[in-house]
Amino acid sequence: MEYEVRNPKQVRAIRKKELIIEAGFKLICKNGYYNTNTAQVAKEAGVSTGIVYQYFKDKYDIFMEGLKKYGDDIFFPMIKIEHDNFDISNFDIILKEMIDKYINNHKMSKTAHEEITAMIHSNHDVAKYYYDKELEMTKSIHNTLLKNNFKSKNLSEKVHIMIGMIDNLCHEVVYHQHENMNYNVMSDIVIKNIVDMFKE
Amino acid sequence: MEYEVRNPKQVRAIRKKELIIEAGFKLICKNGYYNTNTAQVAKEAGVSTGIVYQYFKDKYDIFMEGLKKYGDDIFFPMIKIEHDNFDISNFDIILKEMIDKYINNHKMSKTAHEEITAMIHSNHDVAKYYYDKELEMTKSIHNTLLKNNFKSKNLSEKVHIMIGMIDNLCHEVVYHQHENMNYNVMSDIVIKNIVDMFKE
Amino acid sequence: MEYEVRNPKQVRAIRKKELIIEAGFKLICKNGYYNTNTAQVAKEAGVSTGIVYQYFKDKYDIFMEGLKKYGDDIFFPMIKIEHDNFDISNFDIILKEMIDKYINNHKMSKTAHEEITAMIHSNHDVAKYYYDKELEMTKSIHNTLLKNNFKSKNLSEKVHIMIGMIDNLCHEVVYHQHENMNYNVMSDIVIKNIVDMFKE
Amino acid sequence: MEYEVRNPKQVRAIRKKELIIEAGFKLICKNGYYNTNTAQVAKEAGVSTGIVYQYFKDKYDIFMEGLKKYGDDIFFPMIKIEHDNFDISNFDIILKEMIDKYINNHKMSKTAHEEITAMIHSNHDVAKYYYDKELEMTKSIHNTLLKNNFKSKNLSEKVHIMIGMIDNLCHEVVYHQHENMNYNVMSDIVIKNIVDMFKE
DNA sequence: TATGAATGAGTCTTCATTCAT
DNA sequence: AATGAATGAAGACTCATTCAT
Repeated sequence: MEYEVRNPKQVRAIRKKELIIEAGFKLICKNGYYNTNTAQVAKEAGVSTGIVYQYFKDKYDIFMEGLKKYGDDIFFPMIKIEHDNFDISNFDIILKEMIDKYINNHKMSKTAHEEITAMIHSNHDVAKYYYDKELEMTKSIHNTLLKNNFKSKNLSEKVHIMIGMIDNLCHEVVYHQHENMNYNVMSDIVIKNIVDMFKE
Repeated sequence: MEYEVRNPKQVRAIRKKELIIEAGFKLICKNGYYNTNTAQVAKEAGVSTGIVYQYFKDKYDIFMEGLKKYGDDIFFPMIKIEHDNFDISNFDIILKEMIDKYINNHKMSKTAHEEITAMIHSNHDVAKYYYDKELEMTKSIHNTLLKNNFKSKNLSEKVHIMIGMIDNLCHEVVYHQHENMNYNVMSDIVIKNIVDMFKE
Repeated sequence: MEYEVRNPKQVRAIRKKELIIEAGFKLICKNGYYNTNTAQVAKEAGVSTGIVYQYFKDKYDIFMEGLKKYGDDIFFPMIKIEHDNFDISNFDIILKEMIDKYINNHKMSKTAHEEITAMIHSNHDVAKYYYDKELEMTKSIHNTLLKNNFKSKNLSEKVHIMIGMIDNLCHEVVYHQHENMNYNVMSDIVIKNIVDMFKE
Repeated sequence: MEYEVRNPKQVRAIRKKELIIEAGFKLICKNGYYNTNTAQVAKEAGVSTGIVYQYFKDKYDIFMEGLKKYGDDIFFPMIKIEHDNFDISNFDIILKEMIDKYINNHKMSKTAHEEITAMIHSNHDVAKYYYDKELEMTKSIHNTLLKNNFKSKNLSEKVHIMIGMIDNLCHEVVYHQHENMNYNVMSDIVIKNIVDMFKE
């Protein structure tokens, strides 16, 4: 209570900033960066166009803040998974779980994934953000595996490969229902592949 | 409005159309679609802005024609590789070759790869183009493997997974020299992984 | 694209919108629709080009709003004339009055009349606007005549013919000083003609 | 024969010029001056764009030549009517004939009438052409009436008024099927009106 | 004469950003 | 802090006219 009373303006301001980030990021994820203009963002956020520039340097800044805030949830839901007490013998179950979670996540924000991926490939900052996160995730998984007594050589590299495979798989499942392609089979193969890789 | 997009018959005209595609595609690949304007394209091609619209419906059309013309070479150099007389025992050599070729290719058109990949993820037509081509390549490789007596089950799925892995690997090598990551090792792992997959 | 045409609430904004309509309509009436560009309109109104598109969908919209605002005064000044206590015996005096008013009006906005008439004949919306107004005027005059005990048959048709005759006459007087043509005489003939028509 | 042999080029050239006039005038009459471009005209005429400027100063010139060539048929079909042996007693029959012919004519080239009328009101040259022709027709009719022993005073003025009335009537009939308006009645009134006018 | 490719000024329109209130 | 009106540079696209062949 006292908290809010003490600095009501700032609290409201923070809330407003959040509102703009949310609105801006949402619209950009939905329609793309170049198909979203600041007027729309302001309207969606329920604020004036002018105020936007009191909180953000420019349109780009809004997106980047949104990315920092929501990017993890969209792209790296696994990063928060903490698994203990597993070993190579039940690793396939863990993987299945990860994949399901990841696919679900993709499905919930189809266009967001695509639009941001587009920016990863066309904008240096976004790319850097993404690859740093990916590295972080790689390390985190690496450590988890170590903690769980994975002894395989070249763990880093393998984790990297693993992430890529899961990524590809999920993208396939969510976006390209190629007829003639059995995704359950594909998933099984990928999992087996990964498990085998870590057995070496 | 009523002007038809011309289908040039004269040699000079054809050459000019090529010039524009070349210039436009090059600039877009270098700087991105939204950072390239028609004036720049015209200038780069050494023509007037007006002529551009006699050969192309709009800026987008230039890009799409460029994609159709150069896309294969950039994204699917492997599509043209014809390999015979190999079997599972020397498949690793073939793979190494493919990977090297692919990496080289990536290196030669770093930004092109990235900008087009960006569009794959944000534009429906480009996505369609890409995935159709990918499917075509999958089938082609599939057939090659059949011809060379690969008996593995679920070949389609495996080929798909293989392509994804190679793609990831090459992208990694070309764009993200993550320190602490040994790409030779990574490459070896990927190759072994693929070979093992087809042995099943 | 997503910008909505603003409906200005603030007084200043309303004034500015009026300014633009006024400037745009004036220029178009003076030089013609196709010989007027938005930059000129903005300049004449003393605003930037951008603001024009916050108040109007496009150039055409400016003209149409101008037409709605000023059209009546230019084309249908008679619409507001309310005459009582006349009958067929002094109808000629009323007619003379109408004609004079109409001619004066024409003279005050010569080019406006012409440019708008041009658009009536080449643009569907403008035509519709004009003919609807004309019909409205026809009905209004019809009613006035009824109220003043005109018993002539086929009143509607006669009113229509009357309006046409007055229109022609005025146009003649204002635009085509044909030598050898006595406009006073012409006016007298027209008036007599009309009066006789209603006597039947 | 010798005719053509002697100067084949010129004959062909004349034919080509006619082709362009025909095509240009037709398109402009159909779609409007500003909605017709020279490329369309050339295509419609089956010639190259370049050649157009060998025969015509500019686009405007094409239209004006078309107007001179076809304008009469469209706007002044009556001008060619030669009537003898009529007098005030059977003048109504003549008028009916004229009106029918005029209406038919209007109907055959609805858009042409409108588009050209638009230009009459927005272009000085076209206006001049039209009013000169109108005057000529007035005089011609005037003379015809004199020849047929019409003794009415102020003949010129009356003829002018008459033409205007017929014009209005026909325009009404062709373009504005106002419900609630009986055009046969209207026509009868107009004819009676005119006849009465000349009786004075 | 004829072609049709080429020009480039001109037009409408958008929108990130700033400013007056 | 907040509003939303205002700016103006920039971009896509058109088309009458000219030019190289």
